[in-house]
Amino acid sequence: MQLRRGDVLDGAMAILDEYGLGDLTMRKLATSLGVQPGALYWHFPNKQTLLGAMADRILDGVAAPPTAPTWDGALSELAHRFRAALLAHRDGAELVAATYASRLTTARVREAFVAAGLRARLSRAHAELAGYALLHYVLGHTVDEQSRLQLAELGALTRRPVSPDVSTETAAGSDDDLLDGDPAVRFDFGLTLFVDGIRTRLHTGGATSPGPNVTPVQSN
Amino acid sequence: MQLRRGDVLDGAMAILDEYGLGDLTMRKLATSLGVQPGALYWHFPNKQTLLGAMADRILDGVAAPPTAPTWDGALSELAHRFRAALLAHRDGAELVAATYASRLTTARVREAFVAAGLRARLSRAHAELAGYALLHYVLGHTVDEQSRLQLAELGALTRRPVSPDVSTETAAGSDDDLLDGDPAVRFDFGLTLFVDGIRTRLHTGGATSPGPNVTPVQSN
DNA sequence: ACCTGAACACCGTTCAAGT
DNA sequence: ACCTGAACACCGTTCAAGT
Repeated sequence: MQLRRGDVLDGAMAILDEYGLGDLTMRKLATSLGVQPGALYWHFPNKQTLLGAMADRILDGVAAPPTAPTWDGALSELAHRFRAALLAHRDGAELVAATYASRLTTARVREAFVAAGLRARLSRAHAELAGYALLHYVLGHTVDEQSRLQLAELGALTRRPVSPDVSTETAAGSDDDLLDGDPAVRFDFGLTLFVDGIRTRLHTGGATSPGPNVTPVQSN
Repeated sequence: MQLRRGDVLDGAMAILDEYGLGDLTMRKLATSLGVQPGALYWHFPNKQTLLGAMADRILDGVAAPPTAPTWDGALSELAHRFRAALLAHRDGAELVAATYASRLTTARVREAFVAAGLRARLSRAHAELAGYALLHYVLGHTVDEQSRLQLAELGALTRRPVSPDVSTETAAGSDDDLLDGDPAVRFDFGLTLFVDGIRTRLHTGGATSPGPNVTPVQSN
């Protein structure tokens, strides 16, 4: 039974889900597949490429056409789908963020955002920029959400070993409870700011910096 | 002449600026300081802590009170200061993002955002969430901006070895020119979406989530 | 075509022992 | 108090040679 490229990918995803990105090494992956480390390099030229393929798999389907009838609904649907895909695998957000520079992966997701922006009758240029901004927001939020989640799980097991590498505690302490609140609420709030910002852009006709392409239209 | 904690930090920043985060190893740092690798562990318990200290240094001063007279001016000033600080060092954004989970670093910056939100007369809860969202946006944007910049520099030297780890080219290709446009413009656009979103929030009085909060209002 | 064996050139971290 | 010497337990990647 020969090793196929897909088997390597499956094995890598399994290690990711069970042990996390930090424990995903080529050597451990090889061992789990019952093969020598060098064998992997016949299927993938290097680790970075393998990680890219994993990111692609994680984001598979995220960019499918949204079903929501309104542009803002579509935008929200895509953003939620994106976040859910990242959260569906251990360190999923971190992996996608790390592999993001060599995208192709995220390009399709951004294009889906752009399409929704065009539906709102944003100019192509503005839709591009909005998609870009939205992508960054969702990714940034979710990386943070997931890392807090995993810190919390770790803390729940070992009783307050929080921030083991920091001597002085965060000076804040007062309002942390809010950040410990439902991450979905935090996510939605930021999303709403974006959507409302886009709506404003439509009504004012783009009064601000990025050029004078106007055409005001209501949001339908 | 004994090694001080500050000397280690200085040496680390020097390596970062000259060779990048990937080449910043404890062993190289030790060599550059004329010392054995083990010596570093008297000053810093581990590499992660050292990276955290570097992030703190990079962000030093970013959270200082903004001088702008209006809340939106203050928000914009802080965001620009944040971005500038990240761009001031090679891989600065990546470092801060990587070290972000064990923050304290970014906590102060977020608090500055929150203060500006309060000046806008957002509720404390909303100001917190807005600060949080803004932080993620700026960080996400700047990590991307900086990584593209460095890819471009690399490409300029070696004639089109772009995306060396990817076989099929990105399907897009059509509108890439926009993303190659002035990053400052892209940054400002996303920022404007946020600020306009906050303004909307003020005028509607906080009817949350993507509900039916329409009330078209012109922007100040 | 696909994999093994074995090496190369590294890592971060620890810790007895020195001064 | 601060550092050396030397090791431990790893990495990703390469490549002749096997089948």
